[in-house]
Amino acid sequence: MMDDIFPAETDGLESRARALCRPVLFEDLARGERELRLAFREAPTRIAPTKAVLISPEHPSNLHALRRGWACRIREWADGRSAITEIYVPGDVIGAEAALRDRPSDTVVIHQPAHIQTIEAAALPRLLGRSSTATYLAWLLAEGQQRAERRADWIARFEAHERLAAMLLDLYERLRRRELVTHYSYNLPLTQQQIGDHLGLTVVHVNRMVRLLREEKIVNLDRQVVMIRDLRRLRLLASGEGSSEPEAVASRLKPRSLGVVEPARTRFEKDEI
Amino acid sequence: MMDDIFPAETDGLESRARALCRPVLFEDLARGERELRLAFREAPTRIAPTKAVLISPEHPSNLHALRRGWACRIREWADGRSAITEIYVPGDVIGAEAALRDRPSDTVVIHQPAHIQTIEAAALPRLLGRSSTATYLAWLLAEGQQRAERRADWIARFEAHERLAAMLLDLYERLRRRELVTHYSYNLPLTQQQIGDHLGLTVVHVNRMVRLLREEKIVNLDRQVVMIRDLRRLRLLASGEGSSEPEAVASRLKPRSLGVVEPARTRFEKDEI
DNA sequence: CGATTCCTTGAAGGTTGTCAACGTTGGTGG
DNA sequence: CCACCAACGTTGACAACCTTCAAGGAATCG
Repeated sequence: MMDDIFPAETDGLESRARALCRPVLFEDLARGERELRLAFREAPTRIAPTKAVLISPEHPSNLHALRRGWACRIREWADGRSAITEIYVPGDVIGAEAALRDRPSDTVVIHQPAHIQTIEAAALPRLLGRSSTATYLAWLLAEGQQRAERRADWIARFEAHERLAAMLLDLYERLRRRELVTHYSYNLPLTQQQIGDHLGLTVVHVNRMVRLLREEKIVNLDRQVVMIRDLRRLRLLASGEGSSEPEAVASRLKPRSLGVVEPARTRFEKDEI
Repeated sequence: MMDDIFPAETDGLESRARALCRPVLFEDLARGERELRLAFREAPTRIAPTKAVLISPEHPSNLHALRRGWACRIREWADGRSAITEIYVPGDVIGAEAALRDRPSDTVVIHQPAHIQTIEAAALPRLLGRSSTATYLAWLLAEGQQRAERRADWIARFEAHERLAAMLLDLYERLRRRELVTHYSYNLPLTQQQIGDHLGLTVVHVNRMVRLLREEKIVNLDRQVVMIRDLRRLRLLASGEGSSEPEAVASRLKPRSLGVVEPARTRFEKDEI
């Protein structure tokens, strides 16, 4: 297990993809996934040290499979602010978002001694020449887009403790699919500064929220070990429906945003959907 | 002009795409774009009223081309919070992110009487059967992912006035490519509440930032008209390098984030990029 | 011209950032 | 083994940014 980019239980597309994709396209996506998997299988495994730069805007990027270790995509500003745009866990494909671009838009840095397999950029045209592989790349990109949008919405509308809960739950779900969670516990090789860079918070405030979740007996985060103690309340927090404060029930009742149309009032048509 | 989803000046891929994609893939992408364009051309144009729901998580979605009018993708929470995940302007393709999914993950709402052309979901397998079309869909998705990530990073690390500047500049650039900007001015059919939902701010604070940009003579935003008065300073704000405060120069020198590795110190290899 | 939605402004309070200091951990070399 | 150092974690006090609450004015629409 974990020796392969896709978990074994489905011997094909991740069960998640199987459940989420259009049934008509399933066969095609599964074929595309097999083709990409094959291409990776032919590539030798290399070991990248911590802090190695895997992708940078200065050079066209290859496509990588992260077998072991973690990686982060980072954006930095001139004044020292920085954000972690995406977190890659073992089993992820790195570089899909830059596969079609001449230059990647930001930097990917290795976070632990990592095992990496690489498909050279030169091989891309041939791979994309098969429609199933191209469709599968589109699937990977759609997944990436959805993760990015979820993160943006968290940061836009969630409070600090909800953001942290959402992130920890999200990683829990992703790692569980890759069989990297044992007994509600997983390894998180990020510093609190880096967690802050991902959630739009400062180290200091991340630290407070970590303490809060621990005191509330929801999640223990010590050093690099995450231990989930109350999955139900974690889910509530991460979906924006829970709070550690008791009076939150009251505030939950009054809507905060009134300017947005309520859906399904003026329906467009029946079949346009 | 504007009668077509892609601007006329390149009679092919948008100049932006031409500049950004891998040269090897350009021909393929251009072909895919032509194929998609043809599919849209066969579809009749329909008119959707304001507040119509174009896509909702309850039904599989089709693929739409927005010829006139605007649309927004919206996510809402039980307690009334809401976020505008994406803003669609004339010329955009709507529904790419849900093209491969059985169910869209959120709702798309029309914002002005809009002209829309629709490719039925049933036609997707045939379209994706051509590798160039599938690759072009992947390109569209990669663009969408990058927009989502940029927005997330704005909200994570920018202050309110910078976020507003970034949004106004981004729309300016996008509309300019579609020839919808006349003399530094364009139409923005969003309420301040909706701008807030996009930027993670309240109406009240959006209003203050609008006033600030007006008082600083950077941008006028009155009713639904945006008038850019100082493009240079707008770009500075939107890139996080400017501020209306003079003492910002000092604070710009001290880094705020120290926990992130500096790139290019430990290079991985030469050819892995 | 009512009625609704949107914009605008002020005052007060809360969440989060800033600053500063200290404790802890882990690695390195004497 | 200990001293040292650098990176990371932790905490408190204070300030800033942004939100909440409230109310009135302007615009838009039927």
